[in-house]
Amino acid sequence: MALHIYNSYVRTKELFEPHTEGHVGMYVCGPTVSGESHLGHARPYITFDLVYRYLTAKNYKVRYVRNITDAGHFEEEGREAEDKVSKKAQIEKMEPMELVQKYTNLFHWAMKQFNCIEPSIEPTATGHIVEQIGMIEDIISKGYAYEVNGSVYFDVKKYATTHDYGKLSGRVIDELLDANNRAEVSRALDGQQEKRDTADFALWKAAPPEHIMRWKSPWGEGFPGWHIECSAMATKYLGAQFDIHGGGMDLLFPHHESEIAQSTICNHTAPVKYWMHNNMITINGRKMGKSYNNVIKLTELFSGNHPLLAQAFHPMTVRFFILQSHYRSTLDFSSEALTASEKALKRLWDAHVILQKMPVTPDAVAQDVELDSKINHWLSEFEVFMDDDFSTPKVIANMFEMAPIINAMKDGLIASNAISSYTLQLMKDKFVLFLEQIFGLQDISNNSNSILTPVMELLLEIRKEAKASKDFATSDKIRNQLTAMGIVIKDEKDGNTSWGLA
RNA sequence: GGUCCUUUGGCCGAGUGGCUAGGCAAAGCUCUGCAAAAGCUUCUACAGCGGUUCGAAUCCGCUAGGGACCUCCA
Repeated sequence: MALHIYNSYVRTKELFEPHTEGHVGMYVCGPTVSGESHLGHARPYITFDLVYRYLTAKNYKVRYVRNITDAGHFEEEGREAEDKVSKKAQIEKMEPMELVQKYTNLFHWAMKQFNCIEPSIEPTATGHIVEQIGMIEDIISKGYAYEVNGSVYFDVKKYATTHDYGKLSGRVIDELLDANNRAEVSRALDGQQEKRDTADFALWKAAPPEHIMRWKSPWGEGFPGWHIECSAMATKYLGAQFDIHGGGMDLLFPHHESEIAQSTICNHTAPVKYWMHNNMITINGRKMGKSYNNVIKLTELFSGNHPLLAQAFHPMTVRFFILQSHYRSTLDFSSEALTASEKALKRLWDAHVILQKMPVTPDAVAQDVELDSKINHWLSEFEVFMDDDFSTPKVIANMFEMAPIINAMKDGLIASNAISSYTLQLMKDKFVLFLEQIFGLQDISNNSNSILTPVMELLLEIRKEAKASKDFATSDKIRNQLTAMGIVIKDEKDGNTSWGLA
């Protein structure tokens, strides 16, 4: 089975064939660092981290580019717009780059919490003003952009005569061009009246005098338009044609549609072979987003400090929660759903740890052939499911099929020789590969405290002695007090006692 | 208004026309001095109506609800 990816551009699953054999170029739209990341942002980064990890596991050499949008017309969260541009505000508050640095750092921190691998290149928009200006000049020289009052706009109407503008997002070009005739759509957008057509989009915006983020350009001082940075940086680092472009579904239009148009004019070829779009995380069925005022910031999620949260959630719980649904489905958030994921992950991870500790007897033959073959079947499906457009929920379901078997083997309810040594070893290897390396999950417990370990050994030794002499008052006291402190102990079937932080 | 998507058991969530996904919760049982954990068992749902088909959660139509995009938005 070979990897198939759902390509938004053709709305169907396609066999994945990279442009250059063995190599993959992947571009993912990164964060706009004018504010703190929220749960909704976590989804694309975790989704494409998974894609990156899986492609790597399939021995592709992947160049993963994810940008930082740190330029443009944006405001810091929670501040008045006019504040931002007033001179006094400039002195009192942060430098634009200071603000951008703050949220970039916070974003990187969150990605680390989620165990997302850093991209190969993380270019910033402000670091590529030169490339963006160059690209805009190129588009003008080719006759697909025009300058008005220091701003430059892309000529969508002209582009649409020879290209399929709107194909990616399913837009009908005539409707876009007619948009100015319809009251509902025409909004008080800045500079709308200077465009030749409302469907045209900005490549470069002239900066009003009070605007603090500004760069010199052939058209005067200003800042780049909203889509050109991705075209410029993707072209620079991945070439005129690359394999995968990822991002949220809400970026389909106009962002990605415009990206295609810009790059196509400059490079004489469509830039991307496979467009991948993750769906949204919702709350009560409604998209989590700034506009809806229903966001849960990642810092709030990890601390539990939000009215909608019954408790704090570990980043791995969130990661697992996201992997439990398919990336193209909406995922409805609730505190209860996350709690369910937390318990599920703990159960699965416990089984994983138990599995990895199991000794493999060399050359053991399966005594239960049926069980042995079932396990082999489940394991072989891991790749099949992943190759089918990254069906992580199905892989997880198969893992849960094996969890009771692993636990039963540990407790002696299933004989340890029921499955062959080959199968046991394979199961160990696949769990490590998929759970840790591809899903990027990590141990959620925190038992690595060096002083606590010998102390616990001592306590458990005392408790064991108390139990041996039927002094249950003492043994229960130890257990109950530890439970109250957040340390859970379990008497195992083999007479030993395990412990862990709750 | 346009374009598109969606509606699965108490909750979350997979589902490629035929064979109980899975998780969480709940109930019963087993193992434990008691717990916890674990194991076993139970809970067979696909918005409504109609159609196609030997057979539909899955395809088609209509109705109803929800949502996304059309504007910065993951």
